Amino acid sequence: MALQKISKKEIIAISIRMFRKQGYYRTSMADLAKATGLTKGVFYHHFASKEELMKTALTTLSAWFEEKIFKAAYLPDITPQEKFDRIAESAIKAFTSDLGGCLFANTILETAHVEETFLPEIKHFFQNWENAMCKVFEEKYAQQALVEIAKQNIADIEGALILMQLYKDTSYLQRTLERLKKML
Amino acid sequence: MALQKISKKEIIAISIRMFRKQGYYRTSMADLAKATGLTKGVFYHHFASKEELMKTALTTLSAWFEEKIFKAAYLPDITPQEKFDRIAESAIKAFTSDLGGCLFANTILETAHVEETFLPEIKHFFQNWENAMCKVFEEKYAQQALVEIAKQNIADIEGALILMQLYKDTSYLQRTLERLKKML
DNA sequence: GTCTATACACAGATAGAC
DNA sequence: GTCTATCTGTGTATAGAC
Repeated sequence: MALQKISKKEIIAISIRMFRKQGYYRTSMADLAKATGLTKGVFYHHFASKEELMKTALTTLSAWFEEKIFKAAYLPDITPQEKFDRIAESAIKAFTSDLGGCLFANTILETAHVEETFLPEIKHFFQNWENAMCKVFEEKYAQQALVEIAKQNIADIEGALILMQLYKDTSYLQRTLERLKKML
Repeated sequence: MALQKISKKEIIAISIRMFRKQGYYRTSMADLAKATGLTKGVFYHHFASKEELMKTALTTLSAWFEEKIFKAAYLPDITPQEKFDRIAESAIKAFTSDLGGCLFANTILETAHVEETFLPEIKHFFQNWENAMCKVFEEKYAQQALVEIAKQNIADIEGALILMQLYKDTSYLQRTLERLKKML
């Protein structure tokens, strides 16, 4: 009856944090076992492989972003500015914590050319984000231009996250978001 | 008297290419030996360690960017627009080849939180880039705003490179550069 | 269910023959 | 100088005792 020290959810949360900070290849199963207070044996009892764990981490985090952050784009009866602010505020928290940036972007740069394994999960995340940004900007821009605006927004934020990680300074993200808001 | 099949310069060039495409951790010395047609033994005769090789790769590439790309910012008797175009054109070539993006940005995301080892080389590259962009924009903007404009330019380009690697589509970089040129 | 022990492959790095 | 062989550590993954 499972006197479990730690839940599967918590294991995944800790894995996300480590993958985001250290990268996929540099994070070993031993690292994760130690961080969760489990043994490798128990870890492999939960996940068949490191790859499966990473996929689970990506889909879990993607669902979390959708529910906790992007969903604000679809709320009725609030202004686009208000939508933007809500998303921006929670995105700052999510991306700046531990100065880890965006797990999906980090993973693309780390693995894209070596294996296509995680591409579907990563593309799904960016598609959700893009859809949300389209919704935020839909009143202001023509349908045709929307997607491009949305992608540009996303690219600019990801770029700011790189400088954030380089200089260990979160103000790049803040300033970029302020600039993007003026497009509304 | 060295009947050398391959020069040290070529070894470094190949290493840069592999590190840029596959990442630092995912590229093994055996991979590099194979790619250069050498044995591991010979490889370690040229470089004391993988870390030293990476540092050499970063400084070599940084010097190449300075000489072949950023230098255009300091040419006399050409307009800022002309400077921008020259830099943009060669930057597109350098960043889109093999869809590998920017080795310095890739490396930051991969290693920043694990080790500070490559930070000086990477920061040096971004400083050179920033200086060049300041030079390009100096006629149009006040001294005070220059650095921020330059960093924003760099961030936006790096963001476009992430989408490029995600969607395997170089048009993001092109469009970003067109947009940035309008700031001149 | 949890832990110990370990298999197996491959990483970075080195030694020593030629 | 170049290559073969090898050392040592660590990675992912598994088997089997309790």
